Amino acid sequence: MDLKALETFVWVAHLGGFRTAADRLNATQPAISARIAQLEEDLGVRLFDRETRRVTLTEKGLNLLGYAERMLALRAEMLQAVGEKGAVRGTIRLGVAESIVHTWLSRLVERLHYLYPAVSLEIEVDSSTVMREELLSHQLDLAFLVGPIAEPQLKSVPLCSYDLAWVASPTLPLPPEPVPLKDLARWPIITFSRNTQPFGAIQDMFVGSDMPAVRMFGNSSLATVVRMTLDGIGVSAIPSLVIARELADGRLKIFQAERPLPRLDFVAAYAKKPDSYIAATIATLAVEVAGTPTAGLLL
Amino acid sequence: MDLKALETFVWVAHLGGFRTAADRLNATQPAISARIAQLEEDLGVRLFDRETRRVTLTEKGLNLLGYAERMLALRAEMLQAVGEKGAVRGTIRLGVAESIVHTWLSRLVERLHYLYPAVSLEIEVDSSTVMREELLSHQLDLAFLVGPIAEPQLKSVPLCSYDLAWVASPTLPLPPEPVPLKDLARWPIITFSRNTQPFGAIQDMFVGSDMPAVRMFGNSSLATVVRMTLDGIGVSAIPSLVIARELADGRLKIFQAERPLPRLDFVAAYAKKPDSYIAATIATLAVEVAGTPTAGLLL
DNA sequence: AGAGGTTACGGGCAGCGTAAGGATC
DNA sequence: GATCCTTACGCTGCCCGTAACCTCT
Repeated sequence: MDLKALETFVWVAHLGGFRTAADRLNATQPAISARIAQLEEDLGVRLFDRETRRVTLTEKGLNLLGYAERMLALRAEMLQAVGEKGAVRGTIRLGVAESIVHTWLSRLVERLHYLYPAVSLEIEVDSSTVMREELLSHQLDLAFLVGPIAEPQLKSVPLCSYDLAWVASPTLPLPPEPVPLKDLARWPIITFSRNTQPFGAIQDMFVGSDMPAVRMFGNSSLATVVRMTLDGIGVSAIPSLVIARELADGRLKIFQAERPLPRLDFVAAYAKKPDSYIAATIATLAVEVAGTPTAGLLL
Repeated sequence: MDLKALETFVWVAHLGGFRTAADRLNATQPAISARIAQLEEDLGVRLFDRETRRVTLTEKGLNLLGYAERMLALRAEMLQAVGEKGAVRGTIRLGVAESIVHTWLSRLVERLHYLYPAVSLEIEVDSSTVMREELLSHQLDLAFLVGPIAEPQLKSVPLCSYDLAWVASPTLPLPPEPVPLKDLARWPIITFSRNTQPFGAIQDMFVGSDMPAVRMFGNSSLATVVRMTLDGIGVSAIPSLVIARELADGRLKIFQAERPLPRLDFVAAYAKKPDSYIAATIATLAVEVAGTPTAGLLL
């Protein structure tokens, strides 16, 4: 009955399957099978009901889950308290909103690697909506995304707040005064993909029978949004910080519109429960790093 | 960084040496060396200062000790809560006063083996004084001895209270009325060895200038005391319960003396700290078993 | 010399991955 | 047939015990 078995058990319980747990733990599925079988034999108790499409905890298993999580948490705490930094080991699956990638993510990674050389990251860039789901299903350990976080299973700390600006290439004939929505709608509006907060907010601006049809170009790649805006394909709504360089050398300019854009409040979020000690540490680190101003997007 | 390493660490810390820990854990000394070395490497921290005659905890080591003990306690609790009885595994070093051996110990062992088949015992019969020391130095996990226990590091629960009786062979010319101490001193008094409570109590009876010299035959083996008493070598002071059979068939008889003998209050005692879960369980079991009346000494 | 920890080395076993085998939809 | 867990099997690597070595009293 060693800790690896307990860790495996916790992941199987959370993910609801041996296969997914195997992926998560970088092992093969039979290995997970064997570990659980061993644990069940050691305890003399069946921990999972193997149903056709998923496994579910038995009563005993549910009972064990609490102990196992406390145990893993205690181990993590111990490592942080007693071990040197290099003793903190593991792989963290980190989800990041692209705006963060273009501002301070690399500085965080650098700093993390310096402080905790034995911690590795698996970084996934996705929309906040998707990442929120993935946090809940334990596919991600930690995510930097647009808040606020309503889910009670998740813990979140504020990271940074970026203003969203109307941006266009200077080649577009835009007046110095705030542009009415009707005029704005002459151009496609390029921004984050559908199912994101800014996309929705802009779409809402144009709801109403007297409103013109607006062409929205949702794009999952912020770099592409910038590229398209530089090329004069349309106007865009993106955080001004990620285009600091383009604004400085005049390749892009900010303009005002009839309706201002909402701010983007980024938070670090992670599941409250398991061995989230490392995740919490990285979140703290991210708060520090995100507080420091940064240079803009490097294209 | 597995639990075996932590357990080893805890024992080395408590016993103050690799060699003694090796004995305690049924392993060789190099194995202990290796486990500690591995643990130190994992944590990147030196845990023990190797001094010439003993090892002592470093500051980090002391820090770790708390975590390690909590961890082991949590594991033990988990096993009891979740596992079936057979999952409770381990070897307990049990110290027992001989009176207990002759009354209910075998019933306890039987019952323990029935309830927890994977728990094995190393039983040591010794005097309460010695066992108290051994509890404090963690050489014993649990002991059934004459209380009360004053040491705050030890936890104790009352087990049973036996009256000590003046006993002699019927061949000895003893009057039916209480025997004055002066007359009693004609015979050697056979009882538990020196450094026991009854021995001291009897010795104290004969303190005083007007008191006769008394010959006391301290004996570490209760069975021998009984044998010698049967053979009419002297009178003895032993728990009446252990000679129930001899009393019943008339080979021994109880007589009254000028001074009554103190009772013997037995308790189960164990160290409060480490993974004393099994010890506590056995103590509870012992309370049950000791409550049931028993047949006497089998010679 | 003896007690106690470390280093060297060989063997046994646990745990892993690959691959094949059910079961269920 | 697809999905998911289990079983079979060979291999690797870890951990242990034996034995020799080192150090301090």
